[in-house]
Amino acid sequence: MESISGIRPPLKDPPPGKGDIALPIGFLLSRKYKKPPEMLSEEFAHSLELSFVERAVPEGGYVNIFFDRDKFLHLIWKDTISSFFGSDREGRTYVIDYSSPNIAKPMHVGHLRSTVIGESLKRILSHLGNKVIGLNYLGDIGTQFGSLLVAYKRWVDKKRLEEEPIRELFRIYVKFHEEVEKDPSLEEEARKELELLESGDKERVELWKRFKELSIKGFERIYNRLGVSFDVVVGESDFVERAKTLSRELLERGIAFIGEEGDKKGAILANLEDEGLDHPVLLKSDGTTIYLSRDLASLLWRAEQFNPDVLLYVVALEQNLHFKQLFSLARKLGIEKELVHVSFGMVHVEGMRLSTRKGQVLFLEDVLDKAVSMVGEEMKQRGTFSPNDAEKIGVSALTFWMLKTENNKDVTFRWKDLTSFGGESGPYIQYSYVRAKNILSKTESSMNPFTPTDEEWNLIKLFPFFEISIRESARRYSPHILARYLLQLSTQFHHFYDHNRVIGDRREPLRLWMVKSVENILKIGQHLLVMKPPERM
RNA sequence: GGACCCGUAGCCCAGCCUGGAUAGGGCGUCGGCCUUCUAAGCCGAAGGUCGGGGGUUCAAAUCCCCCCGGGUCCGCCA
Repeated sequence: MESISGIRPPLKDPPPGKGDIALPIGFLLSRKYKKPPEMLSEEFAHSLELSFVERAVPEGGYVNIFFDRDKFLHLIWKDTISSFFGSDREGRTYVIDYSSPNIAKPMHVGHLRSTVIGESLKRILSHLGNKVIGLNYLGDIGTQFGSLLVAYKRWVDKKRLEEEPIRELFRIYVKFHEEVEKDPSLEEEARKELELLESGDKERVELWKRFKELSIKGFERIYNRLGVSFDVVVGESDFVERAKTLSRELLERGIAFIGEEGDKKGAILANLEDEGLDHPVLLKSDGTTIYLSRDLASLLWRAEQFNPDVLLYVVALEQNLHFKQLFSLARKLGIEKELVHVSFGMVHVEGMRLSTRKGQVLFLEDVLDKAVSMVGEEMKQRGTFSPNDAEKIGVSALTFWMLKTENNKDVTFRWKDLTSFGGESGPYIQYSYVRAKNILSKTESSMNPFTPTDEEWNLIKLFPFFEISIRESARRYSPHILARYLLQLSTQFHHFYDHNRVIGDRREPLRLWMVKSVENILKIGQHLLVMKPPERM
């Protein structure tokens, strides 16, 4: 279309009976050539010659395209049942920073969003033929360790720490904040502990390392259940030294300055006023680093280490300003990579005011367990129960729920939504997948093309949009586009399934190919959305 | 004071980037469909001033400006 008209028209759904694809191309061309849209769409329709287009009918500013169903079928016949369907060879290198939890704090439903969006983007970009490095950047530095050291000495239950490390660390963390209310001197004690830790006190460093190990162990448990894995795991603490030298370098190059009067006296501040980004602190007046300088050091390291074309940060929208400042500094240092903050909105929990300090969190593990057990109940009633499939369906229900909404929108977690497995849900997609699989398991017949009927065609013509939605998800760094496509395909398949017989029908050879295509698309699609295809349900 | 995000049916959301034909789904409500490949499904009905007002355009949910509502950030925390 582009080569004929010189522009790239959007693909629209025409009204029923008016073809397969509608192009508002007359309107678009009329802007350029200042002629009436009707005339231009007529010209375009006549000049359009593509093997799989049967006819192109101009109508007003539109051109309605009718496909030649046989040729179209021939064109896609092999692709849609290939495990490479929707893939490409883009060949760029990406580093994606995602999940990135804080050590010694539990993962709750909020952290899940970064984890799932990041993992999904990693899979999508890989499928498109890119080299993708998934990076988990642990928050292993900060004031919480002072409080934690105090809390550890006073209240830790060592047995529970072994069994449930994250929960126990969290329990004493919350305990600290309760006790501090009664005894403010604990705050001072925590500050001293932190100082000792940072000055390299052996006992405290050992404990810190242990907290870190235990936390990672706890996180791994969840990552394993979700099927999430990282290529690189680093901590903020790895970039402290470089952050210091970097801050001084910025100072020498005139990008930063030393605070003189006022409350920031003696600190090294970046000068970003030319971009309206204020002058954030790089190095505190006591010479210690801060997240911005560490993030900058880490960014430079990523650029050197992996030489990527694009650096992605899947981090909450609230940190928008931070990333503007970070990217601006990177540019001033001559980094010319594409830098993208893939932001996402907050996750609220119905009926809960989330506060880590007060212990008000919804543990990810509890959410997963509950979803899995709800699924199990349903399966038992149907007589299809297996622990494996219940786990897959429950976990996928959660990941799909996270991905079906556009990144930037806030979402509210409701048990009701997650445990009603109908409608726009993971199980809805998986159910159509299982139905397709089930048909395929019952026959050995071969696949052969027939000219599709309208009913068949309505499903078939959705197949190529799989590729398009994967590309769109990648372009916009938002998996929801693919999620919506899978819902649409599932709906159409359920409809087809309920109205047409496959096995034993005289059109079985074509229909088997359709079912196989649906099964294949849904299998790849589930993988790209961090879902796990079940066997039965 | 400055900046960012969101506002589409009772509730949740897609469509906005890239303007085009009567604005699409899901939940919930009401009514139908299991002697045939799994009813976590399917079919139908009711439900909309696209937050408001200007502007640009042959054409605005979509682009621009102003306003209103909700959320967030602007710390020697991350």
